[in-house]
Amino acid sequence: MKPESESKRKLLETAMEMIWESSYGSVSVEDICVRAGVNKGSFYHAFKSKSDLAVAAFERHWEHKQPKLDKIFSPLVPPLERLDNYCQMIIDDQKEKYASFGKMLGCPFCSVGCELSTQDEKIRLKAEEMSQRRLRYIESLVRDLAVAGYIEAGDTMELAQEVRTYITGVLMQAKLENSMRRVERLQQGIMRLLGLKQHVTAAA
Amino acid sequence: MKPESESKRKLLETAMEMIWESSYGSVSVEDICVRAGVNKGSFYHAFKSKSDLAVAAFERHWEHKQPKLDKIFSPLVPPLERLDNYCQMIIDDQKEKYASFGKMLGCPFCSVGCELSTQDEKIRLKAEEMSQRRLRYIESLVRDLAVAGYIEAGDTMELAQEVRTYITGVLMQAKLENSMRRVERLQQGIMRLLGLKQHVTAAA
DNA sequence: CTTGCGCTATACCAACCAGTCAACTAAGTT
DNA sequence: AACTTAGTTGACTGGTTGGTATAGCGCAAG
Repeated sequence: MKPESESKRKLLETAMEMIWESSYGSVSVEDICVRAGVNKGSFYHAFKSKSDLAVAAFERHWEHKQPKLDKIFSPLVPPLERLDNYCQMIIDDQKEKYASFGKMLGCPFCSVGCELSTQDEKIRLKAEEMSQRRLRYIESLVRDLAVAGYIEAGDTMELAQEVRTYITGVLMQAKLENSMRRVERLQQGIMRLLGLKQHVTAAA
Repeated sequence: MKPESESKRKLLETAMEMIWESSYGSVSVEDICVRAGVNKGSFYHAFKSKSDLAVAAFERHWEHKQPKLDKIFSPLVPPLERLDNYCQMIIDDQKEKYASFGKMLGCPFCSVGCELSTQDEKIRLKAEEMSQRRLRYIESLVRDLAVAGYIEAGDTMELAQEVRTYITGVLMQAKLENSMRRVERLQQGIMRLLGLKQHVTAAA
């Protein structure tokens, strides 16, 4: 396997960051190249088009996140704790972005997906795929919560989708309000949706 | 009061439609003018900037929707019925757009707000305002549901925000998946969030 | 040494962009 | 008739866009 070139790596990272911070439409290929310290020629050697870069950047960003998710949703962790940790991860991520950019950025897949879903089918599909992957984790969590008797064992698949939808809404709303408030109450909302009584988490 | 010029009216309608169908960034002032049958000069006579037009179009769109909302959320209507009718309105609206554009468009305020919230503060504020207005209706509904004993009378304001957030998420997810599925289960999710038992609505 | 190849560098393109401008029309108002 | 105001027109500007063309680079295999 050839080790992906440094330029390509830098372009992927820079692109994700810039598009996340503003939007796909308002960031030009030129902008990305300048910030990444790469020439335009190299850009079009590495990627067919701007749209292609976005898709690749999505994948890259996911690959970066996956290990953390695998750890949080490990079957070894009790399901209530998984929920705690997952919500905390989202809070931490958003806080970090808020600290470094001075504004709420929300979920990059949803933001960009929403911006382009009606115009660029490849990007829409990739965003949908990312959303699906997140759903898999939530499904396993909800299923285990049901098995452990914390929630009613109705249609757990449907319930998981509702939880994902709610999370999407929270991140969206947070971006719109440019405030952490909604994100901070994420867990509370999820628990209400799940029909879980508010519980006090033992100190870690 | 001077009766707003025909050009201005046409521009507002056309802009809303085009931006909703694709996105703010991918629709040019020229595009809007051509489709509206208005000259560029007239555009800049009527609006200071593209961003200004977007804000005005938001307001216009709201004004168009408000009478329907007032009717649905009328205190004369029993609260459970209000919820039914509101969900049905959302379904109908989305279905209509899907029929005429061949794709799911979601909520225009949220979509555009999300696209531009990190770049154009005036647009973000307007989108937030629209979201707030929707919240007012939901608050009154949730309050009345609590008074009528359908739900626990905890923090109804917080609960209303969660419902709004969930709706935002549903419309977002529907756009991303380009499917009506999530929208069709909107009511079910809201009821779960509210802690309401699934109820059978009497035929209208 | 030299051939080939992945990558870089830069000049270039036609299309497009938001916004400007000065000249113009039409309809009051005094 | 003289003046004001509201709206219209379309050419124009200066800059940007995504994408291309092509020449050159360094390096590894033959």
